[in-house]
Amino acid sequence: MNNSFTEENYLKIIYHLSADLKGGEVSTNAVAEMAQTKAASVSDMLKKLSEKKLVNYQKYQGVTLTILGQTVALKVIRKHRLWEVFLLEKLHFTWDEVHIIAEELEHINSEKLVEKLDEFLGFPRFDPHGDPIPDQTGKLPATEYQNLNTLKVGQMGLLMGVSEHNPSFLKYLAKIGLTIGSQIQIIEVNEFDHSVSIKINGEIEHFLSFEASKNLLIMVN
Amino acid sequence: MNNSFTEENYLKIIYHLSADLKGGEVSTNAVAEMAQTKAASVSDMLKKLSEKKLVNYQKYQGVTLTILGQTVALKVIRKHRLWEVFLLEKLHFTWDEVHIIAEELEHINSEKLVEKLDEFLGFPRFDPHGDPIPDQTGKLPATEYQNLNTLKVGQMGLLMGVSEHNPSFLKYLAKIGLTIGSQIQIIEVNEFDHSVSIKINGEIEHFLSFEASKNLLIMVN
DNA sequence: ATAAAAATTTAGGCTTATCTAAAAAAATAT
DNA sequence: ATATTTTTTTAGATAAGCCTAAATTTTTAT
Repeated sequence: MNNSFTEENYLKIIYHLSADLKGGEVSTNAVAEMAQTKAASVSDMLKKLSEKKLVNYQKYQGVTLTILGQTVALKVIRKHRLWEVFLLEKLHFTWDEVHIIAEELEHINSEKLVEKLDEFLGFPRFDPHGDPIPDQTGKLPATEYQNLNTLKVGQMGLLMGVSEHNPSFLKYLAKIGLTIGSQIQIIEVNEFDHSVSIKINGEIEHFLSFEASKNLLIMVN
Repeated sequence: MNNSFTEENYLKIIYHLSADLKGGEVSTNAVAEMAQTKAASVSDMLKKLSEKKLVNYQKYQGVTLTILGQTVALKVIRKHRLWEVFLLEKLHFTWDEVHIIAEELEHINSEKLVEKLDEFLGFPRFDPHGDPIPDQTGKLPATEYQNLNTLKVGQMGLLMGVSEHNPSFLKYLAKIGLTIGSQIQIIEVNEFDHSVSIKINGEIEHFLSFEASKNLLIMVN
């Protein structure tokens, strides 16, 4: 019934990679890279997860999660994101520090702990990176965001999340004062390189590369 | 430099057992019983901990912690007790539920997390069971408590801790309304079986067996 | 269509932490 | 003081998760 720390991590990785591929088969190498391990180790594990009915796996054909595997992955993701909210809002960690610690906390086993934590945090629907928090049953809240680069001059919206989580990007956002909930207005779009000038909360004006703007998720007003 | 989850548990067990013996050597069997494992496994582990300079161990002669081993054990105990405070005060778990969950949380690795948690909780000096919380350097706050059974009729004090942590005892205390900080006054001592009648917070009168009173730690007013 | 390259799996080992069974040492009883 | 019992250690296995090297399958390029 219970899955190990390691098994949970593999399921989470397959979940994320498969989501990027819109549910398609994930390759052994892709999993190996994300798990920071070797392809041979992944093969072993996929065989094991397959026996436990957590993944669909045919050798040489890549892997996807079964319904059961998805449920397990979403439970881990729920815990990860709730702990991130806790670390940011209650312990005042910074945006870029929370991920690594949540990687450990997400494996603590106690249904009751998760539900009480959720309540303590006020049933948040999104984590500090703007990612949706699955509910107890694994359902994700509906999200209808646009990437910042799709907005036109003059349009406004709230920053609801980021689709790139590397610490240096997050640090950069924090430095220029962009946090979840910030209001963003497009001042100018540069046709040449698609970079944009934006106003944050009606005050500061800032310049963002196309690369950066693609990774900001906006709820248009 | 880092010690495994399992190593940390052995160190904690040796710390607690050795404290009961006022620093004396702990037997292999005692460790095995508390670790819920077999003596052979303990022998293996003691050899390993000894190589890492965490314990003093001569075969057949029992084991004690080195200074280094004590430091590691106290760091784990610090985390355990801080998490217990969090679970009780912030998430409203009951007294008897916190221990099992804290057994997992105590192994989360992040110095910064521990210090921020400590701050968030208001730098508590005692956990929900009344046990002292070591500081960052492993120092324990001074405690000068008496067991309830040593008090005379009429004496009063505050309940500061318990020296017996089994869930049924804790549940019993909760049921009769005894919590950390409760004021207790001795109304009557029965010479025959050393049972006592007490008043809790000046109100309710209650009867406690000698067995129970021995395990209540009181700060006399 | 076939050869070369890339991806994946298998085979065989290693480490950590566990176990059982047997051997050895220490403690206890006669 | 010696025999018996208890405690502890050693020896040899096992399971999880990882590794390298070799074999196999798939993909890509000619």
